Amino acid sequence: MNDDAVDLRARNKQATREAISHAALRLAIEQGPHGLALVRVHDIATAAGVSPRTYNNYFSSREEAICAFHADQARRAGQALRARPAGEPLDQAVIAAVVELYTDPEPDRAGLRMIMSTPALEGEALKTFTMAEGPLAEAIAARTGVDPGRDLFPAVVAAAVAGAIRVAGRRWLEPGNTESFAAILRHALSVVLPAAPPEGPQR
Amino acid sequence: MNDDAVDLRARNKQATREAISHAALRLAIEQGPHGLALVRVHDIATAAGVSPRTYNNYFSSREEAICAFHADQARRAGQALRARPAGEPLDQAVIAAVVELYTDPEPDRAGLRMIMSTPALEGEALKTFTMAEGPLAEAIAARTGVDPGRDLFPAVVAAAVAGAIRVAGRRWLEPGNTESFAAILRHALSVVLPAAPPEGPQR
DNA sequence: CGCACACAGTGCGCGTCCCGCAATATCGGA
DNA sequence: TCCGATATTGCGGGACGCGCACTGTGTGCG
Repeated sequence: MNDDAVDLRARNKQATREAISHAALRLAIEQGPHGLALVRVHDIATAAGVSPRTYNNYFSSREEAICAFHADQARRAGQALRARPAGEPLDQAVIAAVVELYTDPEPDRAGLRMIMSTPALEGEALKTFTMAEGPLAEAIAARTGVDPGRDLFPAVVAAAVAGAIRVAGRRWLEPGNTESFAAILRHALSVVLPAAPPEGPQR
Repeated sequence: MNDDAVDLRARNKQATREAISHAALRLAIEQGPHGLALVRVHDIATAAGVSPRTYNNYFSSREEAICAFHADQARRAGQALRARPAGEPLDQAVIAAVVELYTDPEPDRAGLRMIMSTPALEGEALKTFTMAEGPLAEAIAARTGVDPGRDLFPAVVAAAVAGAIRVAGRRWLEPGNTESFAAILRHALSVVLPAAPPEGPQR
C-alpha cells in the first residue's frame, strides 16, 4: 500500500506478488473467457515458481490474483488527479488524469477482454474499481473545496467517472472498433463531466 | 398484459428460489457483516426447507443467493424508465423511475448495510448492478433517439445513474443520516443527470 | 564477526464447497 | 386417471481456503 519500501525484503515480496498475479492473468488468457475453471491453482503457482500454499498467502481466490494489476492501477486514480495543476478546471483535470493513467502503458486488450467477458472476473474487477472511487472522490473534493461529508457531489462524480471508464473500455474492446482508447475515454468522460460543483455554500 | 408465467410450475420454482434467497439473506444478517463464512450452505438449505443440493441448483454461491433480491430489482430499472410518460424530459423521467423503483418497498437497512460492508457480497452486488445497466441504457437510448451502437451517451448515463444510486445508498446507511432515501437519491441523481444527449446527428 | 530473531516459503490436513450424474418424487396437462 | 416433464435429492469426486507448525534465509544487533 505504501511505496516507501526501501526494504529489500518487502521488494521480494512485491516481486513474487506480481509474479503470481502475472502468471494467473497469463494462464487465464490462454484458457480463454470460458475456461476460467480450468485454470487450477496448482498451475498458477507452478508458473509463478512458488508452492500452491504460497499463492494462497497472497491471494485468496483466482479472481483476486488475476485482477490484482487492475486493482493497483485503479488505486492510483486519486493521486493522478492530485498531480494535475491546481488551476485546471475539474473536467479537464479529470480527463487529463484518467487518460494519462490509462494510456501510459496501453492496456492489454486480451487481458481486458478476458476480464470483462467473464462474470466471475468482472465482479472482482468491479469491486476494485469501486474501491478506487474513494480516493478519487477525496481528490475531487479537495480540488473543488467541497466537504465530502456534507455533499454527495464528489462521490457521485467519482462514481460516474469510474462508470464512464468502464463503458469506454467496453466500447474499445468491441470487434469493429478502430478508435484509440484515449479518444473513446475522452468522449465518454465528456458526457458526465460537465457536472459542476454546487454553487455557493447552500444546501 | 401479464408477464407472469401462466405456467404454475414456474411459479413454484420462483417461490422456492425466493425462499432460498430470503433465508440466505436472513441468516447472513443474523451473523453480521463479519460472519459470512459462518453461514453454511447447509443452514441456508435447512432454513429454506430444501436440500443443500437443491440450493445449489438455484445458486452457485452464497453471495449470489444473498444478493438475488437486489439483482431482480435492479433488472427492473429499464422497464421502470420505459413506464414513464413519453414526453417527460430524460432527467425527470430517470429520477422519477429510479425513486419509484427504490422507495416503493423501502429498502431493508440491515440487508443493505450487510451487503455493502462485506467485500465478497459487495462484489456480487456490484456485478448485478452493472448487469442492469444494459437494459437501462437501451431504455435511455429509446427515449432520446440515440443509437447506442454509435454513441456512448446512453451507456455512460446508465453507468452514472447506477453509480449515483450506489453512492446514495451508502450515504443513506451512514450512522448520523436522517434524510429519506428518496431525498438523497434525488440529490445524487441531479448531479449527473443534467447530461444532455448529443445535439443533432453529428459524430 | 557471528548470533539470534523475524519473516517469507512450504507441507500437511481438515472442513467446505461446487457440480455432474443418475434415481426418485411430484406436479401439470390431456 | 394416467403419462410425461421436471423439480428435488443423494452420492461421490475434484478443488479450494486456510489454520498450524516447520524450515531456511536475510536482517539487525551485540
